[in-house]
Amino acid sequence: MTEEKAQRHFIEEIVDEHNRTGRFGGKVVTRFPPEPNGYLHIGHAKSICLNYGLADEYGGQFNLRMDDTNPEKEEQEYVNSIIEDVRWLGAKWVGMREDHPTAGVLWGSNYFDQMYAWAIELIKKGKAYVCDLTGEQVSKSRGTLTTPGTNSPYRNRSIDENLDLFERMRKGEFPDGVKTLRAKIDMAHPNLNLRDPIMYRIIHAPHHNTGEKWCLYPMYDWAHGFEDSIEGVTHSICTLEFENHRPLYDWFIDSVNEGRTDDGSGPWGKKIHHPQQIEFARLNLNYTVMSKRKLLELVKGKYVSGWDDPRMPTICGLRRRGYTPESIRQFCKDIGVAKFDSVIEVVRLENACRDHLNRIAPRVMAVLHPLKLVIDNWADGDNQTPLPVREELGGGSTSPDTTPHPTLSPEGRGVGKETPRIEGTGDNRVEWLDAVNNPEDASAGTRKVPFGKVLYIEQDDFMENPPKKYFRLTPGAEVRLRYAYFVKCIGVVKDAAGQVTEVHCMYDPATRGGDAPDGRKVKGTIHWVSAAHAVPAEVRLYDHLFVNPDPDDVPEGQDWKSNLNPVSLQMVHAFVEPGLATVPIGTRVQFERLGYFCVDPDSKPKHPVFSRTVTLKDTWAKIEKKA
RNA sequence: UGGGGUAUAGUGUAAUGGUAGCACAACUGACUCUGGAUCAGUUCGUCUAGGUUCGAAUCCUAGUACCCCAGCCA
Repeated sequence: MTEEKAQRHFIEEIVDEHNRTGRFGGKVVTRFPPEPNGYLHIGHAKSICLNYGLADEYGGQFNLRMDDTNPEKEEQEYVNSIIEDVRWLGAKWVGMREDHPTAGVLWGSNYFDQMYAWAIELIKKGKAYVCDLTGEQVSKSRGTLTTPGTNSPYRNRSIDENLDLFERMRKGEFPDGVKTLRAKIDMAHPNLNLRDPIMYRIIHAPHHNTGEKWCLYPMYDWAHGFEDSIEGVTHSICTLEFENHRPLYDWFIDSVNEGRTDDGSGPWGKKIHHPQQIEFARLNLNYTVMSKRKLLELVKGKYVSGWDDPRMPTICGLRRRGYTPESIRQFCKDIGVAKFDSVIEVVRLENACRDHLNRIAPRVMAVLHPLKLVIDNWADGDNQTPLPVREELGGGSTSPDTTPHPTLSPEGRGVGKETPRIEGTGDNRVEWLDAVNNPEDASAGTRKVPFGKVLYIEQDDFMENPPKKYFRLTPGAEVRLRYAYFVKCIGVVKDAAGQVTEVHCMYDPATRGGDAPDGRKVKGTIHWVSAAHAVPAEVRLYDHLFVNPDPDDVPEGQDWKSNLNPVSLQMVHAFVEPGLATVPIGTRVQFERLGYFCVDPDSKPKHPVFSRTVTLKDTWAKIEKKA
């Protein structure tokens, strides 16, 4: 057997190479280092899946580390949401525990003491100095992309003076902004990041983790490599915009290591671990925005209901929308990892979701835009209907409100096809028919759904003057009511405006269950809900947040928000089958022929609220569009 | 105009001097008690121009396009 060689992305190849050469002794340690200043989004999911996936694949370790070096921007609320989201996605970090949310979570701020000691070492080595330039002066002296910068007048302070000043900075003797510690590299370097970058700035602000201990906070470039080094991270994976920072990442670690030795002999001690930074292209999706700034603007400006608005590309938004972690992981796997700055089509995400939900979501019937359907000859069925031969299983209450939904409560599963339960006679007769819970999963069993004289069907499923290829209900035509009977339309009732308000049908009692004994076929099958048993539900239909695949593509002088989709949320009052009256928040179902829906946290008992996760593929809509 | 990156079908992503493959989308058809799912098939591509070579997406030369960098943000 020749086995297909699994496609490996460029980072896996780098890791393979390191393992071949023994660069890290065969170890693989990765990390996800969010700054707790915002909610995680689908782009972060790509990074989490990449980092955790690599650790998992190579039998290595994965760390979750808060990169909390700026107390002015970071908040506990964000810390909590990040931890929850990473957990929900299914990544497992070292020391993770079910009963303790923060167990094992690492904090960049826990390494402040060590970083401070290394800063002093750099000062002693003549590689760092305290600078008194103001922010504006620093900016000016940095030069431009094409012209070199100029040296700070404080660049050549003595080591002793620097040591003294830095110590006093730490002690809080200076107000914010008046002094910084800078690396002494090269003010004429073509890479602006190496023009004496700032290592520490003074911020008198309490830190969510270290409290009042520090008024001196490290900059990203100074801190990040050491956070990785201390944790033994082997592959420090980040996005493309940090490529320009890699020389600095390496410079700081090399500078600490200068004069150090492998065995720790000598004045500076033992060399510290030097991870490899690798950059990949961040995820971009069309029809949405991904930058923290814009997401925050959407929330603050009330364009959405919050970070977890189901239209948001945030993890919590997707969760509320009904996405499964499995589908998000599959999506991240599907799109690959590369250095090309690409834009993925959202349909890829939606597809991954449909794919998973198709396999696991119980089917139920719901009518979003109700049209009354009346079966004129319903009472005829009294004579043909054999009396129930046995009592229903369980036998208890027949009230639809208290009948548990078989698909959602395991004890009701696997009932199988039996004689339908029949209640009442004449026009009031109700038959409880068998419906399959999931054709993709036989173990999901069946459930009973009430059927009677008056039903609701979807407005779209009836047309008085149908176009070609329309094979739903039309005058004179026969269709199947799913799992129930064949019905033929014999007339309509209209209101003053000429709108059809009722469809009248004759049914064929012999087709109970949905099959005709004479073998005749119908072209269409439509879904329905018994009017007498229908549970009113609020259903929120979501669409893309933006009308333009590229939200930033706007006419001169216009803001990206002008591309916001005015109908990204449509609320409808729907009717759902009785088993859905009380169903736990977060439950995912398929409304047959419509799409996948998720029970929203706004639901109240007997007043469910559903969010549409994603529609089913709709080839009829496509045909209509072409016409 | 400095530096750092990246270019393969509509969108992504492989091929590491030897038949340009895969997924999604699109389009046909089959099947179907969801116009869903499933199955079968079709269309479509190496940024440009030269060069090396029996042979180039891959190597060389010269261009072009796009992304990132001038925070005491990360």
